[in-house]
Amino acid sequence: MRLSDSIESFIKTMLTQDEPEVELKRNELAEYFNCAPSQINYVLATRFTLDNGYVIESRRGGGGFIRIVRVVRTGSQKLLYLIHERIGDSISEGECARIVAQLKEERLLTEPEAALICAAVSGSALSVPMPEPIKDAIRAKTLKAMLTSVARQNRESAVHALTQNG
Amino acid sequence: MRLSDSIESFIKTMLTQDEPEVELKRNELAEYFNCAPSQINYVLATRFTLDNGYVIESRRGGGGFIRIVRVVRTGSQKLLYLIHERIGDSISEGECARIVAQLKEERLLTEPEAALICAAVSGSALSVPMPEPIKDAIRAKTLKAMLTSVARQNRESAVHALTQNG
DNA sequence: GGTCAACTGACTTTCTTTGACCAAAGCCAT
DNA sequence: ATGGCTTTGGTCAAAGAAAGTCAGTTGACC
Repeated sequence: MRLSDSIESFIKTMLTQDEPEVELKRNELAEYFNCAPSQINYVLATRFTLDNGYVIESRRGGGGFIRIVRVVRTGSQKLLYLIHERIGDSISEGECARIVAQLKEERLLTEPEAALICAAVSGSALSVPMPEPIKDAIRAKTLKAMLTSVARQNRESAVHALTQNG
Repeated sequence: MRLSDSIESFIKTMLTQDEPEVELKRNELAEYFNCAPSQINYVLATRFTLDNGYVIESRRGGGGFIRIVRVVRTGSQKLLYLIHERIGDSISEGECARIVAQLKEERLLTEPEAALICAAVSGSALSVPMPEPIKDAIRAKTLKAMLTSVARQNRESAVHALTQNG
């Protein structure tokens, strides 16, 4: 088991049941896990990102702390955030994959949808002689267009549910 | 007996009875068989392909691994193969739309899937300064990659049904 | 002897871990 | 208040630990 994974699950254990927020001391945690303090930052930066649904606040100096807050966003908020802020004009295949995996985890994408998106931005879909930066630009646009389609579908099905029920 | 065959059967032994999934360390396995690590990749690439009913996942870096998952292959996807031929190396947005509509009609694509595919090959996804013929080439590859993904999904959901039923 | 599958090694890419140095916040003594 | 310690946390680059890629060599079979 990787150190990072241990630290990640330790923190997530603290965050579980109806406790959406936890505060910790970087140095204490590092000592507990017998590692460099900056290791904690690494775990936060790779496992507790905004994309993953967490916000980090911290303070230095005496009585300093790191606070990890789990944030809940509705599906459409999340999609809009991704489309308009997170995904810029250019994105790599790996980064795409990470975003899609995360959305699948959060059940905002079904398995087939996720696979479809990955296929559309995969290397094989773009295996045309063309500089990499342009491929990344196409990836960004394709990903945004597809997520927009999903967002629209969600909206329509919500409307549909409403008309059904009332 | 060739090395590749030994490695292949070693892995298949681990995968046999009701264990559809195995995780291994590339370097360890290479050491065990006294061969170059890349030999493992060769075996995976030639014997554990998707067409042979396996999916490979992996992760690099400290604590890295290779995971081999057995999936069962079911009925052929002849139709999608034919579609591949019809698509060729280049296709317009309109032609894409017609094919997608037809597949939806034949219930090979769900409504959300169809919308997603149309979004991916739409003008807005490819609104990058680039000659039209190249866009059409990208469309063709993207469409094929996505349809292949759907075909694979169908196969995997059949597997899922099998495991559900015992 | 030619051809194709098997094999290898050098190089690349990705992920993790650490350590040296930096920056902010509180705590004093003046 | 304020200038200097002390106590935190932040950043970044480099080293380390896997796995991936690919071009070239070897070998087995026709």
